[in-house]
Amino acid sequence: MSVDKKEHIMHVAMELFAEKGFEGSSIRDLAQKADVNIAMVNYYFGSKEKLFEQLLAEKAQFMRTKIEAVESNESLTEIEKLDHIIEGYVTRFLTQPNFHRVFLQELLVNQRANLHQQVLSLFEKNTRDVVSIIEKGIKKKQFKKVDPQLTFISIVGTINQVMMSKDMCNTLMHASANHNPYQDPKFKKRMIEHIKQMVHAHLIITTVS
Amino acid sequence: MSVDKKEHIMHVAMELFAEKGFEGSSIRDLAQKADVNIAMVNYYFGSKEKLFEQLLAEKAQFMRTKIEAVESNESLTEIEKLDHIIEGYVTRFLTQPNFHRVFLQELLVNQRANLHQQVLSLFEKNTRDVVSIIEKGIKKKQFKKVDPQLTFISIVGTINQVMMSKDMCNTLMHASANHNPYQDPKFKKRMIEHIKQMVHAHLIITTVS
DNA sequence: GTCATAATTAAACAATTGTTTAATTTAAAC
DNA sequence: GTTTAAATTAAACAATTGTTTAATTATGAC
Repeated sequence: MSVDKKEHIMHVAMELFAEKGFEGSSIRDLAQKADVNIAMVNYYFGSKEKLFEQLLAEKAQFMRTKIEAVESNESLTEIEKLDHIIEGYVTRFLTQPNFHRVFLQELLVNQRANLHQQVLSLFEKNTRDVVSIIEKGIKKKQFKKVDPQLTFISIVGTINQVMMSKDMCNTLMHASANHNPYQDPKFKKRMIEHIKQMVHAHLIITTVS
Repeated sequence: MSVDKKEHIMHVAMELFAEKGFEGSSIRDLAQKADVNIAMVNYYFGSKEKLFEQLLAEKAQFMRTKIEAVESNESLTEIEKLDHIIEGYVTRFLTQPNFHRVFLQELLVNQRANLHQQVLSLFEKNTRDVVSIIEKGIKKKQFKKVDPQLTFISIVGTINQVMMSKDMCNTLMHASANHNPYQDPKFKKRMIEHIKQMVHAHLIITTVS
């Protein structure tokens, strides 16, 4: 029963932090929304900040696994790898929108130095992996001589931009305000197709016959 | 002297908010950093939130002017318009990094409903303008049948991604930690060239001879 | 120089913050 | 049923928050 309650608090906290930010959310808000006593957060997690750290740490590793699996798969071509990564990214981001909003907040705000650094290093790992794939493609003369780092920035930047605001996505989709774009398979498909199409055009050398 | 002091407070506030966020910055922090009395903020601006509103409102309109000028210039082709907009965006963002970080925070955090809406509507205006240019290009059969909305998202998403963290940019540039990438003309050039190249490849129809 | 207004200050204010305490309830073990 | 530890609670805690006040200083007009 206790582990359930702990995870319930973490779940509600993620929702609250994603909407109001860490500093913008009080423990009393959280306790009320989760329907638990104010003291339970400190009882289970020690402090508000430790709850936050645990929240990020638990979900962060989750994002790394996929990209590593794709990277090490030798049977794929470079562009196939990128396609897999794009699909994996969009899928993960859309299934964990709250986590990613919190992640972006921590990237954007330099308040808790250690967490900010953690977020940065996770981002850098992903950058290195994707960049090395693109560089390999360039070396094999399959890709144009693009800017590998900024190409990665464009891929995640596109996704992050839509993660920033649900309302923004709905305007984009011409959907009503109460619609949840992150759970809409059409939106997901649209995202993947756009990014793939753009990255392909950006990277692949068009052989003139 | 008073208008100087007022602007001095606003300038320091922008720096502080950009780094620590609005909720993460206290008036006492601000007063100390700006070397003014704690009461001066409320004396000049009425409240912490009104200071924030004024801060955003003053800079927000500034971003709109350029894009409107480009839009209305009939002598430019669609791709030339986009190139101008890309250059204008990158230039503005890099010269006002603190404002844009604050802007992104407000887009990301839904705490002050009115400001969040303001930021959204400004974003939507820019979206519409750029989208209409892309659609015109498609109609003229100069552009591929891309996703106009997501193409805009990719342009601003790329820029916003690098605005998120100075440290991230320095890793990207292989620069030292104390380097300021936003004032580095090489970084600006690199950004503009990458986005232009990507958008061109994404949009322009390659005529096979 | 006098006066009136603006600017500035230190102190106090009330509210909210994260956290802790001490008491009580619940649960499981024996 | 008793006991022991875990879970839960309401209340209090100290610190910090944004804001206001009341007094003082500076400034400019006449």
